[in-house]
Amino acid sequence: MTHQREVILEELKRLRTHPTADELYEIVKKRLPRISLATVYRNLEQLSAAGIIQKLDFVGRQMRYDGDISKHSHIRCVECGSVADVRINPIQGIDQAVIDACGYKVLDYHLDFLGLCPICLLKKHRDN
Amino acid sequence: MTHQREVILEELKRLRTHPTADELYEIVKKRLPRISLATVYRNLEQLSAAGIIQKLDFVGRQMRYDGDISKHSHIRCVECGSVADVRINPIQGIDQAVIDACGYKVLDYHLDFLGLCPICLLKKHRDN
DNA sequence: TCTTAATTAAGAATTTTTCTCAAGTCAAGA
DNA sequence: TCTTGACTTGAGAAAAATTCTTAATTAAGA
Ligand SMILES: [Mn+2]
Ligand SMILES: [Mn+2]
Ligand SMILES: [Zn+2]
Ligand SMILES: [Zn+2]
Repeated sequence: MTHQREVILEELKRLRTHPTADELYEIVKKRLPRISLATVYRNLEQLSAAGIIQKLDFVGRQMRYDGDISKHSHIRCVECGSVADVRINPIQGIDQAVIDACGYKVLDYHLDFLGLCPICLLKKHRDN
Repeated sequence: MTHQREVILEELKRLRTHPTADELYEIVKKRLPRISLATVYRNLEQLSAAGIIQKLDFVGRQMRYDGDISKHSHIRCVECGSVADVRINPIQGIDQAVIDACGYKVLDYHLDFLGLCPICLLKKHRDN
């Protein structure tokens, strides 16, 4: 475990914001001003391959990373772009329903949401 | 409605494969050899903004497009990469569960799967 | 038919991510 | 202590996907 990897992991675990690689790069740079973006990508890749962090490819074209590896969903606000964790119970009997519907065996699934955060919801109400 | 847009739409609707922009470009090129890739991107963007087709950003960093705009899920085979439609019933009471869990109002959700297609499943069994 | 607003092809540019490579680090063994 | 080898780094080049720019063409309506 190199110092760079340690700092990257530490900062990601501290954040609740699901940062992109370059957002995290900007944060890590405050502690390691000489670090390169490629090192951040390299270590995020390694850490997620090792199961120590999660790579999220649910929102658009840019990867996001999550220091919380527990199984959970995410919701993104369509107004302000904020991303929040959503902890809901696993869906019952989904594997069998999928087999019945298309013949594929389910290994994993992602349930992700689009919506309005409490703040943007309030703004909408006030505007109407 | 230009001829290019018509052909792009027609070919996408014909396909059941959820092609990427450049896969569709290769197909459309057979009918319109002078078309450019940017035209394909531009029209896919327009058609999906108009709600005539769907843009799928569920798998990795490359967009895929679907001529079928009915609400349905997808499953991707982790072995061969094939993508299939999955028609399952909407999840009951999910909006309330999400509000309770994080305070966001749900506008839409995506439930997508990773798994093994029947062919790759069979291969696995034979290998063991 | 004439006008104009939209669209095109081609290639340049952008954005995000990965790759290459020479140099640096460090632990184990001679 | 010196050498070796495995691993990692920073820097920049390269790759992959998508969007933008431009002058020319086309569609659609008066
Ligand atoms: Mn999370
Ligand atoms: Mn589909
Ligand atoms: Zn919001
Ligand atoms: Zn397969």
